[in-house]
Amino acid sequence: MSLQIYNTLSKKKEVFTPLEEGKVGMYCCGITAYDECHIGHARSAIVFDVIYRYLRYRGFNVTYVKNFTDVDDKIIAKANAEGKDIAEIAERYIKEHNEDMDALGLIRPTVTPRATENIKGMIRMIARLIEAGLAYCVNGDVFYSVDKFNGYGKLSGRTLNDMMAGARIEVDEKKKNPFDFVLWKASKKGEPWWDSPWGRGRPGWHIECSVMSQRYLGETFDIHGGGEDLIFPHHENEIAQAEGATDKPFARYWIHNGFIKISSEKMSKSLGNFYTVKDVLKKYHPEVVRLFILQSHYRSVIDFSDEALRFARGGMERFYSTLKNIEEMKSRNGSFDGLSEKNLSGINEKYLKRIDFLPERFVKAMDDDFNTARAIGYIFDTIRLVNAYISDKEFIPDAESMFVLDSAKRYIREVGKVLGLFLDDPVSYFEQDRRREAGKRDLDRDTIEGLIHARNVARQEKQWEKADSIREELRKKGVVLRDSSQGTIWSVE
RNA sequence: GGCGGCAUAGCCAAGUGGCCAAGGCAGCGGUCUGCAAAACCGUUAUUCCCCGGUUCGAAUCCGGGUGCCGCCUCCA
Repeated sequence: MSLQIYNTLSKKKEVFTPLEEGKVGMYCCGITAYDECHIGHARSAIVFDVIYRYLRYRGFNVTYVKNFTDVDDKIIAKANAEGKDIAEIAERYIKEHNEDMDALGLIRPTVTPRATENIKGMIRMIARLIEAGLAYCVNGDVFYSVDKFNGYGKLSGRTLNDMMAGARIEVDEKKKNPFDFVLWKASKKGEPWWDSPWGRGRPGWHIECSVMSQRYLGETFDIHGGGEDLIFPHHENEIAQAEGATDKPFARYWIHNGFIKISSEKMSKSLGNFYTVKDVLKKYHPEVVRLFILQSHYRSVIDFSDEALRFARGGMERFYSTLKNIEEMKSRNGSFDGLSEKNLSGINEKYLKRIDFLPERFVKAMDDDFNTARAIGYIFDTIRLVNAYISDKEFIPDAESMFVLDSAKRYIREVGKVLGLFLDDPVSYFEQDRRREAGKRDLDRDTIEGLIHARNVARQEKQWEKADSIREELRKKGVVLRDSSQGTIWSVE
């Protein structure tokens, strides 16, 4: 079995072979720190977090680099508007970003370099590009000469001629070709600047990623990723810069995640239809967001809505209630020390044999271009199997069956960890869920629990009508009850 | 105008040449339950946007059409 990755560069799935055995270098374009993270950033971050986790699960030693763009037009604009320094603005949004990503349960990348810490490296690369005849300086601005680099367009699958045909880019008199892009910008009044051989200025956007990725991962490295919108021009330009400067291949596998749409429309600031990570996390558990995202393939476009998240929440409930059930049965039914798969009998053996397939099937799905949707389908299969086992007439809660349930739990947790799912304690999961949902509907916990108590008193006295009317009253508020031998549990629909 | 993607049940969504087209949600019938809920069992696409073609065989490959979307400007 081998991992296959869809490579944007070849437009095909390819067997993944790292440059150096057992090691992977991966770079992802991070954020420009000028505003809060939205759900689109979350998708990209979660997708690459899962890729990172999976590569590690498969035994690779991964160096994961994700940058912060901390000098840019939008940051400057915001800094000027607020009368603050760009560093202060960048710092604020980097902090916000880290809070959001931590809340979403992302593993921090190995290195998170910032553009302003790498100005020297950028100047060196630009100088090399000028030497190589691939860039030119006009009045303090330096441009990359796209028609001097003959692989230009190879990532996005277009040629300069194609692009000329419908070009609707503004013509800059200083550029030799309208697609030439800026490597170094002469700074205007009120803008931050650094000294360079071409005068005071600041870097263009694309150069930082070529420089920082190579700094930490080498001139040629394994994986480069980002949102699909970055394919052109950003990643195309990164290739032109890096390969132009070193004459060596740049990233070997290019991975791009699909976009999030809102009601079938592109999510964008200008349409005003975006959701911030913070807003979404107020309403849903972070793993619900993850499940929603990972239930579709990472390259497909997904439609974000409250309804979609509610469906994901329903799925999450199924996972956690089975996990909770397992924990409860185990705590009531003692230990299973000394047991192994070999000394099981009857249905215990039969079910465990089928539950055993999970890790293997999981790897098979994930090896196929990180097919998290299929992998999650397999976890659902396992959940159903566990529930069927517990409901089986022959099921006896003894040491053998506890061993089976514990194995099931371990498998689910093992593969869940790779997806960043099921990491919470089930009791805590439901507690948080109740709190969030009750908050949304403005329900008071004490009132609910008081009514549940009154109903249980009525039930003990077999006053079924009274008990049912209380339940109906709660139901109207969206509260659903579940009676069991352990007591009554409530949740919000 | 150029380049690219997608179209699978009521909804979401896997599947890229061959067992009954995964899985989730919703629905229906049943088991369980005082009644429910949850869970379990059964059931829900003779068919994968349309029309041709290749093949013993296609949702899957090829050609044409229709519809939706993205990129070509900052964008995850």
